[in-house]
Amino acid sequence: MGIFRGYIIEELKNSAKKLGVPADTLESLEFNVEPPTKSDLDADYTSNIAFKLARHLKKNPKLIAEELRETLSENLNFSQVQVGGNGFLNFKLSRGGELVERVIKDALFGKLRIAEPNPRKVLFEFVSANPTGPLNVVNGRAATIGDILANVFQRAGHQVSREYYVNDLGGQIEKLADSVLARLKQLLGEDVPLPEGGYPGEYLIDIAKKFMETHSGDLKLPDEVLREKLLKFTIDEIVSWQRRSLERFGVRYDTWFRQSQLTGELKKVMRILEEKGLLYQEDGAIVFKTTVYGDDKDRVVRKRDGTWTYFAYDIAYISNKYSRGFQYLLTILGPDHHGYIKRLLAATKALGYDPETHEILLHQLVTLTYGGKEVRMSKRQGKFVTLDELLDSVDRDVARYFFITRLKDTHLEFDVELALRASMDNPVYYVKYSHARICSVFRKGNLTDEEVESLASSLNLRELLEEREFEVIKAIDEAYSSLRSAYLLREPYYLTLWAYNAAYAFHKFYDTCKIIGSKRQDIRLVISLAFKRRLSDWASIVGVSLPEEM
RNA sequence: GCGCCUGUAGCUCAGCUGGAUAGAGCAUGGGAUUUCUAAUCCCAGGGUCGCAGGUUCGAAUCCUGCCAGGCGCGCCA
Repeated sequence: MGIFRGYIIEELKNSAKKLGVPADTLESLEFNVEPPTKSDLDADYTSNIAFKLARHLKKNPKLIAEELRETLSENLNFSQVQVGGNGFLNFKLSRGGELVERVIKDALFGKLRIAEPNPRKVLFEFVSANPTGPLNVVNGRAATIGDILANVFQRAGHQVSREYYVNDLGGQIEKLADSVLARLKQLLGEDVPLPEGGYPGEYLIDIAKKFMETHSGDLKLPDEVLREKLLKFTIDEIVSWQRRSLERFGVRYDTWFRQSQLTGELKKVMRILEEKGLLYQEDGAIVFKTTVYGDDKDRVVRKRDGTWTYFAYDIAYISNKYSRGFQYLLTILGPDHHGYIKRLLAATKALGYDPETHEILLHQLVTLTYGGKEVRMSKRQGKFVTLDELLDSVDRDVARYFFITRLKDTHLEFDVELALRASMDNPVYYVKYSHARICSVFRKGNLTDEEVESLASSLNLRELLEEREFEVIKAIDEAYSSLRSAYLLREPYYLTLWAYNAAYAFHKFYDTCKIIGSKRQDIRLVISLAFKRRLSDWASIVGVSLPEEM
């Protein structure tokens, strides 16, 4: 929540109590305390509490605001409390005092976190691309969102696990097997065409080559056996590519879970559904009555040919996740899966789990552009931009940052040209530069972080600050609100928004407030260190590095 | 046809649990540098919030209908 905002909220509640508002209505009031949107307003925070109270008290909001203001005017932590507009309460904070000291100390010694009364064991599943080829740019977006949200959840005290689901069974995998076998035969000099609808990508040739080198003894085996061995080799190979790409991108998984591990669980869940009378036969297939739980139509779980559908395995997978002790499941899917949500939740319900503990998030696509011109991606044509190709040209931090500069629900336009420009119009560098500047100041002053830290203990941190110094303090404290928004709305975007605004406050401070050699040197060093530590803490959530110099 | 997402400044987007004169970055024009790194800071111009109704003290925000774009509607995964 942040020290400043939290304090104002408490004070407003106390004031409202004095006006005779019952405690329980106050708890359910849901009023805001936020920075004003009007920039010409002389206030740090503004609250709509009077509007919300107006409904309960049946009184003019402006009158209520006036009454609240009366009770707050003596408070030394506010230099000004005003009623504006039709009833907004506008707060200007004192530029020094106990609250400021608390913010500085919190940034110096504390860690960003969220008060979550109900911490749980949470499983994050994200990316989970088929092991049929390299990861692409959209997978990169999913990876970033999932990884950062997992970090955010950790800050709320949840015990988080990251999992990648490997779909190593099914029709696509059979096609993969046929494709790579054809490539191998071609390499062995046979005139074999690629199968219809197979995977034409050149990367399968590389895999076939590697197989030839490492498994030369197996090449004479009968086709069936050879195909089996080659397929296993291929999947392992592609999964390790994917893992390497993700690690290069700064994303590490706790578990790589294979669909083929679910065969036992599958029988178990089907028995459960059977016992509940949720399965029926149709044209030789087995169908699950998902409509009972709100799906648009019933879904086939076993095909007429006797094989299980992908969905059937997913039911088993859900059961498996819960049975491993996870209390909350978070699954991040691409936009092409939105029709899938209802049936996944139907499965959750049918298995007897609370659908409230299974959250499915969607993110939208990524359009890659180069100087405004769209770069087309098509997996079918074997022509698409891989995550590795992107990382070959674009800095990892820039890529991560770009992926969350938009809400996940909107299409993201990733301009490679802009990302490549290491200049002022690239927001990542703007943020990094603020860190580099602080390091530079400390170097100039021949000071380590620890030395600056010890200055803090001998300094009066309640003294009145100059306006731009105080703006940095306020920005430091606002990190809590951004983390909270990111958590509650499941939107990493708010984290980048904070970083930009905070860096702006710092650059502005730096611009006019000389540090080394100034009369205010010590307090400014401490403010800089507080900012630096808060920014580093932020960077560990977002997963970007901060340079000592640029 | 049905479902999900989107439509706000020239461009990319915030704001959407209803509240003040609708914001930011980029781009454009102007200004600041014997600098703790100017990868910075300051100023300016720029808007029928897709369209039309409705709800109310008040709508970019909620409801309905329409228009436009993206994606999805398999016994594929």
